[in-house]
Amino acid sequence: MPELPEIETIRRGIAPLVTGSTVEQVIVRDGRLRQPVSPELAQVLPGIRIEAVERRAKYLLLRCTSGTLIVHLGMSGSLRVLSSTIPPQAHDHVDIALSGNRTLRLRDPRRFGLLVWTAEEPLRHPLLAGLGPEPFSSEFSGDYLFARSRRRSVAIKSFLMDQRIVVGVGNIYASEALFQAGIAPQRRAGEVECSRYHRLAAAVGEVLSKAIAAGGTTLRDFQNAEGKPGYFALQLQVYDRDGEACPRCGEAIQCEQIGQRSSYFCSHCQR
DNA sequence: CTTTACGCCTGACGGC
DNA sequence: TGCCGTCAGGCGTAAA
Repeated sequence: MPELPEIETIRRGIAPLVTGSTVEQVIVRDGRLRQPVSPELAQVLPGIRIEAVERRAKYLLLRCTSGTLIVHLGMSGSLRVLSSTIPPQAHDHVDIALSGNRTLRLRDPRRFGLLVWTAEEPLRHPLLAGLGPEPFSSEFSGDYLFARSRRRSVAIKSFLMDQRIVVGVGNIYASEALFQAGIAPQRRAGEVECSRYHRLAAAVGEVLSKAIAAGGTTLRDFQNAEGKPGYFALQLQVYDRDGEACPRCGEAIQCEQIGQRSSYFCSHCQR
């Protein structure tokens, strides 16, 4: 489900509620996620204090006194902070009970997410070590994209969604950024000129910023830390708008599979 | 090395 | 009313 704006929305929602809290108990109802949840979590976490909630790519990092809890929400995961008395529902796989009668609850129907404890520096963890730059970092730019894309024959949309190139851009925001930049998603990455990569880098930043400001995109089931939806779906220009009029030129928006993912674009405005 | 296809898993939806 | 195929905000792996 979640791309960078949704993860950042969750981070901002839970950070003030859990920072400084102490873990009292961990309940793993179903540890069968993308990687099995280690049973040692229930032994290690109680008594530990959550110092900060950070985000790297689409991962949340709960930095604690003696290590870090790495959380990924896959396609369908959500994290909420609830009163400890609220009973769990279907797919509420893990509860982290905190001081102050609050519970951090992980729900993930499809179980593509993961929850990993590491005592080492999480940014060097194998899950995170190979990730590309953050889209809001100074390392990310049109020049950077241009350089990385030379001799690459992949579709530019797949290139943009490659987390080793730049992190945080998933299927929704890739379509949106390419529309805003006026680039056809099936164009080979290595054949796109430098000036167009400058437009693309700017579009990525703008689309992600606006989506964060709107609290993320809720198409089906995204919910923030309070269980509420995000409102960026109202501002989506092309995603999930197959057959609707392009907001720029009025021609019908098209949908094609690119790299096994549905890709929305205007073939008149995007070249 | 790069590129592509598929599987992981559950639920919702549309067609018959 | 089922039942069956398809699809869904991600990612790791295998094969070519």
